[in-house]
Amino acid sequence: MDSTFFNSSNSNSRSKQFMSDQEENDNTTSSTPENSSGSPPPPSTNFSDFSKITSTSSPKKSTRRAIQKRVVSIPIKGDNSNTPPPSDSWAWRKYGQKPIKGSPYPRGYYRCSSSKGCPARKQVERSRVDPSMLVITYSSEHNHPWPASRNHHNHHQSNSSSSAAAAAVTNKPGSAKTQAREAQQPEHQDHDPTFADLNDESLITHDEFGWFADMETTSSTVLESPIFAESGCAGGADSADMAAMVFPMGEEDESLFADLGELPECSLVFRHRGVGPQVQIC
DNA sequence: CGTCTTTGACCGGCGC
DNA sequence: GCGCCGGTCAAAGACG
Repeated sequence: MDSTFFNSSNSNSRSKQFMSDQEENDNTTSSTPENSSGSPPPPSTNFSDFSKITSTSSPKKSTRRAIQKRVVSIPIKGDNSNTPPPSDSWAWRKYGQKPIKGSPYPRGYYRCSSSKGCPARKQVERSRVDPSMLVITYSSEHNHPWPASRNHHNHHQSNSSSSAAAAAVTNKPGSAKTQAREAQQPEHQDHDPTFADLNDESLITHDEFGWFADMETTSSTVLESPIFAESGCAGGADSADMAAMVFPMGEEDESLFADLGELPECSLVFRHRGVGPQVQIC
């Protein structure tokens, strides 16, 4: 059953290693520079939190806490549970939801369903500090390439969920039939569908990055995505494609991004489309 | 029919 | 040692 989703590294311990640091990290954007083997690609983060970027590496020597995690905060439009989920090109299957003590919002638990046996997981919850922010914690790594089959047709959101935050962000993967069909689209197989097509505004506005358009659109909203965090980003961002994502950065921006040194290598920083420059930190 | 979400139960780490 | 709490399992039902 679901045990097929676990690799040997966590099949015995019921995977307690993903103990959350949300108490500390809530509404902060953290990344783990030591994560060198290709973590899941957080869709974005809140620029206003960059100054608070901290590593999730914990002083405590807990096995669970030693696990690599990335925490991203995403501004979500509005305050209702119908907020479109921030799709991030992977198929995620929800396997649990828990109310979190001290938070009015439940936390949703997702595992990657883009590939069987993929250990990648993420936790999604609303920030208790700022309900307009969605906090996504990525744990473990994908063990497969970018899901070429994913998913420019991913509009079928589950609206059956009554829980506000977590369920609202479910990136419901397409059915097996859908994925099989999409896998036959050659133009989406040879490159990262997430960014290679960013020049195509329609893709940003709709489909996978539809949620980009739903972000708060103030000029201060800048989105960061360590999506290319690593060559090892299992599937590997194509550096050739990445080159196209380098943009000029002004002086003021440099100061704004001064704290990005702790971000994973090749983190990608977006200023909202049309508002300002987009910067790649490599 | 296959895959999904939902949800209660269970397990184990951690703090006291 | 105990209890709390977070993370996962797994059954049941929904959906396309």
